[in-house]
Amino acid sequence: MTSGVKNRTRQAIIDAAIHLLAGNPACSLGDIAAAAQVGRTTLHRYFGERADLLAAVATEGGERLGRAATLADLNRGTGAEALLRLCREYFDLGSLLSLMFSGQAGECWESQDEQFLVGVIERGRADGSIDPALPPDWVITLLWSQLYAAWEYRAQRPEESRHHVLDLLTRTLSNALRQPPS
Amino acid sequence: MTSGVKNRTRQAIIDAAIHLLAGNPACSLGDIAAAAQVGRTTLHRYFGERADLLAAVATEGGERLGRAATLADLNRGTGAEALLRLCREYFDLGSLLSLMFSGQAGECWESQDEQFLVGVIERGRADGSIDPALPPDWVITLLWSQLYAAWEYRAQRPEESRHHVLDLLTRTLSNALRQPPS
DNA sequence: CCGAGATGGAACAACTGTGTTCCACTACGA
DNA sequence: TCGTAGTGGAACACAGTTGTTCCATCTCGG
Repeated sequence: MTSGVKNRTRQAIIDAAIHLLAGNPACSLGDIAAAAQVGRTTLHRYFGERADLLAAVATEGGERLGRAATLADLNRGTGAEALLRLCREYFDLGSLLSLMFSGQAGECWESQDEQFLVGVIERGRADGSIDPALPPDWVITLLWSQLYAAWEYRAQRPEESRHHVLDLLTRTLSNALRQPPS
Repeated sequence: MTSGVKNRTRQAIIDAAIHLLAGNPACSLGDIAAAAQVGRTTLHRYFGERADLLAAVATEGGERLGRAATLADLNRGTGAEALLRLCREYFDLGSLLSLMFSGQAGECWESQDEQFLVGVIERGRADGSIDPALPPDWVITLLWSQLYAAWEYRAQRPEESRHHVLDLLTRTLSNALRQPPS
């Protein structure tokens, strides 16, 4: 399979790009090629110019986000439950979170996928699992910011178990969305 | 007053740097100079090299954070109340939030000022206003991420009143920190 | 073994950002 | 009016990134 090698190389470059761009959106193509254990010439063979690579990264990110949303089975349970399941799936996307959150390569997915999120949140506002005083857009912003916070928190504390951080994230996010008792 | 002019120019450069660096940490000195309505030569006269400007921005940021903390009168009320007051003060720091949150120039303040935050949070955990299950470090991360979220939310919606966004922020943050009823 | 596909390295020109020097201009007080 | 502090622009050398070309190497299947 000749195209098998090509796909593997292409994927290695994209993976390296995701990790490096997450840490430094202005990192050089040489750094990305090195991280992918690939010559800079080869990188340019696959992605003519920087913008092409960024576009491929954005596409890859969009696909991963889509798969996570599918896994989350958003139609089940209350709106808040669905949102928390999605949050768990997103959490495992790792450094892709930084990339999406900083919005460097995230313009591609937002326009489409943000809409289904609004739907889930509206459902939660209707069934009482999400405080109706919170606009859906604000809930989305909150979701992303807490996801990024959890990712950062975990990245700086290797001794913390993934499960513990995920538990903190779930607890604070579900609390934040709940209707106040007053 | 000969130094009055110099101070004004210096401050204009730092202000411009804060705003531009918040949007793009890799922006050029030429852009900053243009935003400050100052020649690139003048910018280099005040800050020999890029690192000098970044250091000045970090210092300025540290001072503004310190003033905000003073205004928040952190010894008054429960830990959660004090934290929310601090949050309101921080909210008005504007684009400085992005800069501190992204941590590009924020290494300077963190080591010192993060400690008093831990103290306030510990107080809240002791007096029951903050869920003791949340580690202080996580609360700090949460505080910053929600502040940044609110700032982003507001920046993208000029029609929203400052008060309304601040209200959303206060509501979700105080909810997130509260002990769950179960 | 051989040839095609895939790669890596060297070298190159173009561009951008940086830091510096030099000179002309403006404003303001003595 | 003159001198000085503050400034802006032009020009320069330097470094890093980018995109390109050319050639050598490697690794397969036939």
